[in-house]
Amino acid sequence: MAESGARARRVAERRQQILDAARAVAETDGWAAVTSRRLADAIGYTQPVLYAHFPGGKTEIMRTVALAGFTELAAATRAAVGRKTGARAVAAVAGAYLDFAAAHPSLYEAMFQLPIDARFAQDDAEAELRSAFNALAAVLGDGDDETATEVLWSALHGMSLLECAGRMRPAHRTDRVAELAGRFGD
Amino acid sequence: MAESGARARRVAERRQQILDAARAVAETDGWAAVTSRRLADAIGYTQPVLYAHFPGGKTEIMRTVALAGFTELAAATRAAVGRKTGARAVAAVAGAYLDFAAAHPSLYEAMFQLPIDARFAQDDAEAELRSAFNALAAVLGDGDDETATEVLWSALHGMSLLECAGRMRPAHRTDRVAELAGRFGD
DNA sequence: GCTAGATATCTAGCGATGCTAACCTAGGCT
DNA sequence: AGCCTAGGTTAGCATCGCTAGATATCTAGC
Repeated sequence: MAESGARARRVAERRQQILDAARAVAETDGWAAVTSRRLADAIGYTQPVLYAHFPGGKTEIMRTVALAGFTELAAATRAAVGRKTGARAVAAVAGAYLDFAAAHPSLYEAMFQLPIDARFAQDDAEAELRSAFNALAAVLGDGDDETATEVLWSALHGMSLLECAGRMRPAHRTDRVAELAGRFGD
Repeated sequence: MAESGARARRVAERRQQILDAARAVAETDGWAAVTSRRLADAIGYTQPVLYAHFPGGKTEIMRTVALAGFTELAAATRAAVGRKTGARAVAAVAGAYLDFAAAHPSLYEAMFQLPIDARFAQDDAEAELRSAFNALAAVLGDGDDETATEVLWSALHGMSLLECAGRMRPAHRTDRVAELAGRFGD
């Protein structure tokens, strides 16, 4: 049993290696390039090892990456808001949100666009998601106006995707944030 | 040469058959189920026939389906707006937009989420997209405030996806539309 | 009416994918 | 010593998108 701690740590390390590799490959070559063979190569083992760590296969790996993404996004928006309030807080959270999506497009894609969502509603991923959602709700002042929060989140989400797809004018990003802050800042 | 008209028509008909089959399969079983073999089955031919009609393969088929989607979406929003103005127009366009996405989730997915966008910026798909975009711009009154239009579109797009993913409270849809109309109806 | 060429369609198969069953091979336990 | 389990590999299955080459069918000229 004395060794089980060390073994558990090695297992956890390799789990993280797999996740890091998946994220790195996705960020450079897209999720289509995240194949089991390529991941196995990246960690120096063969494919079945992946399934030992993630029985759910590629789906579970993507899901786990996405989960970490929600935690990071929540932290980023919270940090950006700080003690700001009103329109300035909305602008800060919007800027942080859009920056996050722009900086890690493939991570953001995993969080929202990949067919991972199926089981999201039931399990712990929902907790991380709610946390990120609450970070948005906090800046809107009125504690229980979930509708406004949903609309703000929608706008940020849509804007992130459309910016990423090249369907927003890149030069006018600050204008959009200002527009958003003006319309949602109290 | 006299037959070439009839032949051309038959080719066009089968092209449409393929598109219809792709859309139907996607709508019932998702885009992952839209395989070349299944499409070939659906039209009563074998796989190579698909490539005779769509040299670009599955990608081109999805792209063409998406293109039709843009046209339909633009028509739906325009019809919903009618002669309304201000907040009522925004509410109408928002309702129509969300209805469209909810009624044809896989079509909407093809339009925005599948890796089709790559070549969108350069070719004619952009025209359909601009048309849909302009339908949104029209309801915002100020002719050249593209920033507000971008933000509204972002909100609608994000809301559609999040509703589809089950991340918005379904019962509060009309609240969200009202919220949107209130904030953008100026 | 018959043959030659074009046109339409199919058979068969390639490489790559996600995933898994079966085997091997070390190390600790009795 | 001898077994047993954990950890790893090899090899392979079914399916995917896609394509080359053979085959059938129809058209056109004599």
